[in-house]
This record gives sequence, structure tokens and C-alpha cells, in this order.
Amino acid sequence: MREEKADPVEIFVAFLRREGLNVTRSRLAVLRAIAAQPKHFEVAELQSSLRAQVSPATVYRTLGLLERAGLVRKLSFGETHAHYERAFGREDHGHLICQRCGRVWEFPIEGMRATLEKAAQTTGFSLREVVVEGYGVCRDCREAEPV
Amino acid sequence: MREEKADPVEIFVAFLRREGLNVTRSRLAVLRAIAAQPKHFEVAELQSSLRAQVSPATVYRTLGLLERAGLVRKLSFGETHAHYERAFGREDHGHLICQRCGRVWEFPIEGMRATLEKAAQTTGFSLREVVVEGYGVCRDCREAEPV
DNA sequence: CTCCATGCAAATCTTTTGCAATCCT
DNA sequence: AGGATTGCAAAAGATTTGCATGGAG
Repeated sequence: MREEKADPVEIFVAFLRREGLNVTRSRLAVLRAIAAQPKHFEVAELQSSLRAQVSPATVYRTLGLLERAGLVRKLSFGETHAHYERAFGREDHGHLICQRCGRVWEFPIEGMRATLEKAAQTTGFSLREVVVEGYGVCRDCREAEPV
Repeated sequence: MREEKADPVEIFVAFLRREGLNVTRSRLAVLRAIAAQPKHFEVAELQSSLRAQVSPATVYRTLGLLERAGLVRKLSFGETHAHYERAFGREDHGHLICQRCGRVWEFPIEGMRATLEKAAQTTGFSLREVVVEGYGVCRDCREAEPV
């Protein structure tokens, strides 16, 4: 019987040990802050939720590690700065992004990973993350200014 | 009988007129340069292909217009600077991005737009662009350094 | 004790903007 | 002519990096 680790902290600690890196107070604080964020967040939001606990440089460095550990996913939402989302404790899903107000809706994409897996196999690719995004205009914005 | 315009220049000109904007030498040069780019490109690449013809500021401004006109799509490929691809004369497709070497493979995603359309309808969203990306490690990189 | 990690500030890079000169229509 | 557009240089952001100091194993 295999025990699946679902706890992001355990996963992160295991990742760090495997890489010969230290488990530090700052790194854990960033992970904790992410768990407390809404589903997606910008780096600035994460930083202010960690105000004074962790420097910006370390927040960036830790996001990179969490990404490598598969605990966080980087998204852009069409903007010039990065957005992130937790990759743990969530079903696969896509995002609908309003190009006017920037709000984001999620929707299920079961089955889509299978399509990508197949394409990946054909290419000899080992697939880690799947990102599905739809850009357009939400109802509110359309009503506010048709066009 | 309706005549479908497939020519990007015609589409762009129509878009500009509709918006009360001028059809300028620079704008057309940017569009022409894009048509000559490989499927995806970075802004820096586009700029150097336009060396001295169009200033960087105008390249950025024009990319924004082309995006609004639906002739170009913005992608990030997980990097901090923008990538673009032509949105004309192409079937819907997804991208597989290697997180080690940055190379990109395309693959067909017929049917995926339908899934997004459905989600969009549910949300009252008017859908314009679809982006499907898979991140992972390509065969070459895996062979070069397993892990 | 030996590396690794952190903070700080400086450095990079990309993208955006203000403004005077120039181009479209 | 009259508003739109451009280039230039400066500004604004976001992210990365060098280095001396403090922390984990």
C-alpha cells in the first residue's frame, strides 16, 4: 500500500532534501502564505501578505523552487508581470480571462490533459504542467460597453 | 455570397478605419515583418528584423493594435518577456514548451475550442482567443541530463 | 564548522509614456 | 488644416544578481 503525500509542506521538504537545499524559515513562510492566498495571485500580493517577513528577492527565489517542485504554476493572464497559482489540492482547470477588467473564471478541463499527454508522447516530451486559457470579454464588461 | 477576407493587410486596414486610426507606413511594415517571422517570435526578434525602419515604441504600440485586431496572439512560454504568434492563416494549435531549452513544439487541438466555447457560454463570456500550453522536458534535454 | 540562504541595493530587462516634430486624410 | 502617429529619451515596473552577513545541518 502506497502512502500518497498530499501535504505541500512534506512535498516541499522532500524536494529540498533531494536537491541538497536547506529547509528554512523563509521558504516555509512563503509556502504557508501561498496556501493562504486565493487560487491565483500576483507576486506583489504575495509579498505584501509576507510584509517584512521575507524579502522580495527571497520571495522570487522561493517561487522558482516551488515551481520546480511542482507546487506552484506560473501564468501570465496576458499581463507583463507574472501571476501564479497553487498547484496542490486542485483539479485540472482552465482559465477564462477578461481582457477588459482582468477578472478570471475557472472551468473544468477533464480530458484535456489526456490530449496533451498524447501529443507529448508523440514528441518524446515529458509533460509536467498544462495551461489552458481563454481570452475574451466578460458579461459585465460587454454590458458596460458593448462594441 | 459573402466574400471572406483572408488577407491580414485588408483585415488590419479595415480594423484601423473602423477605429478611426490612420493606415501608416510603420504599421504596415510591422505587419509585413510579422508575416515574415517564423510562427512564434519575441519582440526583440521582430524589432531587429525591422531595424531602423520602426522604433521600438512603435513596434510595441502596433503589436497592441494587431492584438486587438485579432491578427496576433500574445504568449508567454513561461518567460518574463512576451512572445507572440501570428493568428492569421493558421489552424488552432497548442504548444509544448521545454522548460530546459525553451524550444517549442506545436500540436493540433481540434475540438478544444468547442470545450472553451461551452465554458465561455456558461460564464456569459465572449471568447476571442484560446491558448493551450504544455510545459515539460523535451527528449533531447532528458537524454542530455536525465534527473 | 562549512555551506547555503538572505537581505539589501544595484543592475538588468522589458514595456510604457510625455512631448515636440512629422505624417495621414 | 487638424488630429493622429512617431521617435526619442526618460520613466516605470518587474525580476535578477553581487556581495557581505546570518542561518541550517
